[in-house]
Amino acid sequence: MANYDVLNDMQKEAVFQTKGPLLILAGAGSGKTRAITHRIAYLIENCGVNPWNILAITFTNKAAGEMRERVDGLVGFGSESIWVATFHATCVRILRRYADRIGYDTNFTIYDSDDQKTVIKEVCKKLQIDTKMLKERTIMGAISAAKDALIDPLTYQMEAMGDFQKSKIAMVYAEYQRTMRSNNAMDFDDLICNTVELLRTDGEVLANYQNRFEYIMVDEYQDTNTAQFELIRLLAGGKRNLCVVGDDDQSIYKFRGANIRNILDFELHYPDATVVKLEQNYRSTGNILDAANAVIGNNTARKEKALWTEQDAGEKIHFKQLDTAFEEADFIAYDIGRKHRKLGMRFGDAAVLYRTNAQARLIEEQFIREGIPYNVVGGVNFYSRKEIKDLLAYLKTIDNGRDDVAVKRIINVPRRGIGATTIAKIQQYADDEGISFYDALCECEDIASIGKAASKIKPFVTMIQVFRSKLPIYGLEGLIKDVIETTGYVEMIEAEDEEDGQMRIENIDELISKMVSFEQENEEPTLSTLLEEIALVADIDSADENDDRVLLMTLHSAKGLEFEHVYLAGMEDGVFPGFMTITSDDKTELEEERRLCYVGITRAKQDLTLLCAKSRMVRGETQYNPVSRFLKEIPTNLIDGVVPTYKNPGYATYEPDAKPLHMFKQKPFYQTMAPQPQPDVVSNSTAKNFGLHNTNTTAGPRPKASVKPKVTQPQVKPFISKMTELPGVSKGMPQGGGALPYGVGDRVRHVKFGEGQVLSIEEGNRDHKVTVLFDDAQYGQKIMYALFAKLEKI
DNA sequence: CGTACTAGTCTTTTT
DNA sequence: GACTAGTACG
Repeated sequence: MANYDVLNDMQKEAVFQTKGPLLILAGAGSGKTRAITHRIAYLIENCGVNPWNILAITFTNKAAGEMRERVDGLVGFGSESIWVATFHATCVRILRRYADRIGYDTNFTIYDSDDQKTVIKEVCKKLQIDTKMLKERTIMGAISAAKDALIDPLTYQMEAMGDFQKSKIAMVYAEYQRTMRSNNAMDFDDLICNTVELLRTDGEVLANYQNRFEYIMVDEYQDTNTAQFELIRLLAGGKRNLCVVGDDDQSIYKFRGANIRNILDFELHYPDATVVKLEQNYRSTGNILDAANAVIGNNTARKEKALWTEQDAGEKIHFKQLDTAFEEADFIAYDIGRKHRKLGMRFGDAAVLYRTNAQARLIEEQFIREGIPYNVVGGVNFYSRKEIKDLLAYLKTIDNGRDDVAVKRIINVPRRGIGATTIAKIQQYADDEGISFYDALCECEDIASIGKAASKIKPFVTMIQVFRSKLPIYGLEGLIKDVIETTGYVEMIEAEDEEDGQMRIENIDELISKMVSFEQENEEPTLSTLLEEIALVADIDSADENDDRVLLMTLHSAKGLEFEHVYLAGMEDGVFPGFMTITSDDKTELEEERRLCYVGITRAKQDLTLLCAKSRMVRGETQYNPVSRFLKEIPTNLIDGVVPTYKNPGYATYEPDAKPLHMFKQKPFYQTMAPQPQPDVVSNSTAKNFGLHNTNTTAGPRPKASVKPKVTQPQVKPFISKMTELPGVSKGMPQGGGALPYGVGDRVRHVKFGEGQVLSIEEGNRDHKVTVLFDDAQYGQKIMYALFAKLEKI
């Protein structure tokens, strides 16, 4: 039984208002997840609603998982039949069942932006559009924006009349959609708008879902775009028991189509809506909250509300300005180390937030030097790494032969001697016959122009067919291992002998683990569902909270999270708010950036440190940026250190502590470096209302080389560390045989590298790392995985 | 057909 | 400064 006494009055109002449209305006840290989960419990326990009739939609998998967990805790029985999923997962689920009604196969594949770009490129080639004049990026953005707004290719073309560039894009858009259809593939945006199309055109399907979803709840409603709005409108059209939760002040995804009007105009769309505001904050201290309120108060397009707290004012907000971005990073590392040693702070209670992913690198390097354990969230997605994408392309080809992008990706990886000309000829044949690229491969012997190359293609086709026929027998684990072995993928990496080869092999190992655990955790683990799950995961979802590590992430990634100690780095005009925002004529962009700042500040529970640097390197250029205008919007009495004021919007200089900063002691170049020209930013920014100083400097050697850590593999990927801890993984994996047929000192033979001597064997999670010194000096010493290396004892 | 080098490109966030 | 895509050459 859920206990509703833990709720405050406003939360209770939100929970007990079950009928009709309801808008919950929930400020940061106001317990909105608590309100939603209790509302679900209340529906089931007190209103006799069948869990099966409840739909809860979120944006991220993480949010969905969290909600599921908390609902499970509240609702004992039947909670598993509540439909809790992200927008995209919800649509996939619907489409897997009914996609055939809008001309797709139900086993369609999902394209990420990488695959998307490949298709766009091909389409441009076909339509003879010069991608130097009109960049793929621009086209992709335009198509995505069109889909977000539910504009189909035909309508787009009509609207583009008279506009040369837009007409070109319209042509690409139309051809792109045709290609996607014939590839039986959908991109992320398609998932949403194809579902909308399905619900709009098929009354039976619509009625089916409208009847099922008696109660619908949408989280982070301020981030919905037009297509998502329409989806919700359709689904909720029957019973109209729609509850949306959001905070217009935390709308930070305009760039991907989010329409803030959806939440601001909710009462216009649903005139009978009840509105409940949650304004009591349970997260942050008074000072932090005051700062957040002061900043966001400068926005005009917002619903009036003010967060308040019963907590004390707490510590003041710390502000520190340093000379360079390097010192900024160093200070953070030093300060976190200090708090850990002196105040017993857990590393896991601290987070460093920044505007752009590129800022992470410098901070990482300093953390390594100071020995601060950390995790970087985001950056390059695990599944978008080359080696992983290659192997996934094999799996996609096996799963859906119509996926041309996947087939073309791997047809010559590893090398099979099938080059560009052959591929072009096959494509030509496929186009002429109106069949897929893969089907054309199957008929390669009939293609006159191909000639001898057919002898190279045939084994490839046979191989794929063998994989397909063996799949039901050996399952996913067997399949991936067979693919790796048969194609010789790992040997290819070893032969390339790149510096990151080891890491790439480890990544492949992780993919295997992922597939093994997927097979164990799912009742019916099919290849399609595996690929689908992979397509819909972002890296943030795998951040592990139990790890005692400082988290490094972008402000966007931080939404929905909270930390005792928060460092906001790069508080400079030009970085945050970004250069583009400052120079843009569109004022709403600055407001969006300010909301991002509001999100950042409100992540902190008790300790917030704001940092900036007088100069930093951005894309090989040294920039001199003034203090962020957002920082100046915080009342000075809330900040310690030297503070910029409204009256004197000049440059706040901060005199570092008198003591010799310990953190510089190992960096001799600081003393020896040629003094850089330091422009007088105070006068500059006063004179030119904070204009951005983007000074090109060629002066002085760059600190970079001496900073770069020698450690080859400094990045701790949260993803991987989590994977290895997944229950059941070790069970399912071979233990490297337990006892290898060889030991340290033995002579062994490798297929490619010849004979050598085993220098050491290191026991890994699932496999042994074997170091071998090969006789052939060309190969020398190599570290390899026993599972793949297939070493023979001599 | 494959490799090695060069030139152009960077927003900014995510499913 | 770093990465990627495209091109020229072997």
